[in-house]
Amino acid sequence: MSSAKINAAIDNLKEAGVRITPQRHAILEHLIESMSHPTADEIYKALEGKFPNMSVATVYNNLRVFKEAGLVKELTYGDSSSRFDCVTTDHYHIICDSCGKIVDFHYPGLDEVESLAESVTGFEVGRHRMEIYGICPECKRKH
Amino acid sequence: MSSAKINAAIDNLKEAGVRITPQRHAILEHLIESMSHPTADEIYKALEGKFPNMSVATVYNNLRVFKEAGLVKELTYGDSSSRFDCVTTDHYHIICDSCGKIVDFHYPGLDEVESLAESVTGFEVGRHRMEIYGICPECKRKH
DNA sequence: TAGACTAATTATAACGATTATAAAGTAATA
DNA sequence: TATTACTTTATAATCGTTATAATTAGTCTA
Repeated sequence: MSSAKINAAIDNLKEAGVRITPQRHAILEHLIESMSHPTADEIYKALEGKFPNMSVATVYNNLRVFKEAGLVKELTYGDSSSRFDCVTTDHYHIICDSCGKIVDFHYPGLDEVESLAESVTGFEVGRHRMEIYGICPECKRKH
Repeated sequence: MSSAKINAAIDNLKEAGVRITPQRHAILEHLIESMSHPTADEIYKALEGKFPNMSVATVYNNLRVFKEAGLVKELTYGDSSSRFDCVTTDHYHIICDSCGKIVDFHYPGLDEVESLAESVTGFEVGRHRMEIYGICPECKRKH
């Protein structure tokens, strides 16, 4: 049930002292239930039925709020706009070069790479990012 | 000697049927010799002494030409502008969260991750990207 | 509950990176 | 030399995102 996730996220925000406005609730709900990795504009469009007067700025503002609360991650790829991903469990993304679809997959982590980089460069390592690019099954079939 | 690298790159372009204009030569030279990962605008500014009339569009156009020839890679991070990296040997980047510095480091490759992702998702995997983020030694000292 | 304070939303303008366009210049080829 | 294709330039347009100011809504305290 995704409503449990939503409630957990909301509790999380409340504890951080963030007010739960109708807009925030809707954005969060959309992020959790859509199971996709929408752009700010996609969220804006998806909610304009419910909130005809909502401003794009509200979407961006609140995505930032969620990011700061650690609930949402911003995915930045080359072109065009950022996509936003609900942080649930650790996972990586594989992205279709042809249609842009993003699919989650799990992998034990790359601690080894991090520690090698740390010793070679002298950096204090905080995190890493990794994505894989390829062609998804649907696009392969269409080819 | 970096002039050897430049010549190799130029031969590469010529074979691909790309004309070597003074601007292209200068952009390529700057990319190879600067040893950094400049933005389009940094390249533009670095060359405005030599080419007072060069247009930003020229920089962007030629970076695209170099990319298509496989000589240059575009690095896209979250905010602000893309950075451009001469493709020499395979390497990854570690990026300082505090000052933005980018340092190269080598790692044997992540074939294992690619093949796991392939089998789990059904994608035909083409490539991956990975970066590590942390604090560089200089910024640690300043702290 | 009224009044005061704070935070959130809206509407709009501004910004910055990148791309498109059209005109002018340059090189290559016949 | 004439023709053609390619490059560069200058400029305007586009698009995602952020800043601003005004309005609205929530929260708190007396």
